[in-house]
Amino acid sequence: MDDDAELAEHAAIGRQVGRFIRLSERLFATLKWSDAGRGLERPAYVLLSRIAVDGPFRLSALATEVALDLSTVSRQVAALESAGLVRRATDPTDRRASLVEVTDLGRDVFAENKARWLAMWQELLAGWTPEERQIFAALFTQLNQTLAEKLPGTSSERDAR
Amino acid sequence: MDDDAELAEHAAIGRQVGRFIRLSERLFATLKWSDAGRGLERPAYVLLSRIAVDGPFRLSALATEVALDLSTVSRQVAALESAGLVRRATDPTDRRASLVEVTDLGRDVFAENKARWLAMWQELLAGWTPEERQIFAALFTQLNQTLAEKLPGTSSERDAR
DNA sequence: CGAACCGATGCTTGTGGCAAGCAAGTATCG
DNA sequence: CGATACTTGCTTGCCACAAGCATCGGTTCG
Repeated sequence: MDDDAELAEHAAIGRQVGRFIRLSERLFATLKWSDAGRGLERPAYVLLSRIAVDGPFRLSALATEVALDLSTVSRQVAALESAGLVRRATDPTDRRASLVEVTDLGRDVFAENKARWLAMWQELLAGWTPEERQIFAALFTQLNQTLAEKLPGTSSERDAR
Repeated sequence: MDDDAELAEHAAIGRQVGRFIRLSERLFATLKWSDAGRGLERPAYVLLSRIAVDGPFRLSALATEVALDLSTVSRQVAALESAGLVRRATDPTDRRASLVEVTDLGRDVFAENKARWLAMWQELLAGWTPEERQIFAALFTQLNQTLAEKLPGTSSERDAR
């Protein structure tokens, strides 16, 4: 009896999620990223954010963080580096490792992208009440949390900040 | 003053959305799709659902529906067809066009996938209250609606069912 | 004690595969 | 003949896997 209602809710959420994923792909395709260092691919900017926000990273740490293969990260970081958005320093404690950190230019680009991203959400959520925004953020956070736990090998707890 | 709170909320939502997109990619990668006609890729199943649910389609209609290039749809449908999940009939009213419809096998596979998908959500939302589920579904729907309106060329209103 | 060795670790590079779009072709319609 | 419905060839973006190189840390031997 209540199972039916519950099922319908799950179905509804599942449907919206599916829809959202399709939409968001197109959203990203549409979004113009600040392309100060031209020729960068989209995932590079994801890495840039991580680096800009959470300080210097080892490549391996970065890979775990975003759940991508190390090889992919390696290439993207190389691209970021040659675009001048990021800089490598050999880890003093282990010369096999490099620490990747943002450059000033990288910080600027990141800031610009962040501003764009925020502006977009501002536009999308224009009609929402504060309560709606809060609840949605909270529930979404909860969902992500569960998702991260279910998925194997997701370490990223630190989404604060 | 309230602007600050609002900004923080937008930022929070934006962050969760970003996180969710990354997570969901891995989620899909993890999900085992029913592989009755094996060798099928994920996007093919997206099309299969559409076809199974909303009856026969022309390729062009399908392409508009899911906002993909006709060429992509053409290939995916070909894959579905050779897996026996889908069948083509030349449109009697226009012999350039084909009407794509599910086969019995396709219907089975679709049902199985749908069940899996539902089960997954059941698991993910296990701890949620009915209110939370309802609100989340409603807000998510609203977001998608806005998103669809902002994105150019999104016709798909009919996400009901 | 120091040099030589060895497995583990951090990263890079080569290769390959899928999915998507664009553009050019073919068949049919009107 | 021009427009439409699709197909097909090619390119690009993004990813993983696997092999390889350099370095590290610990052990063993002289």
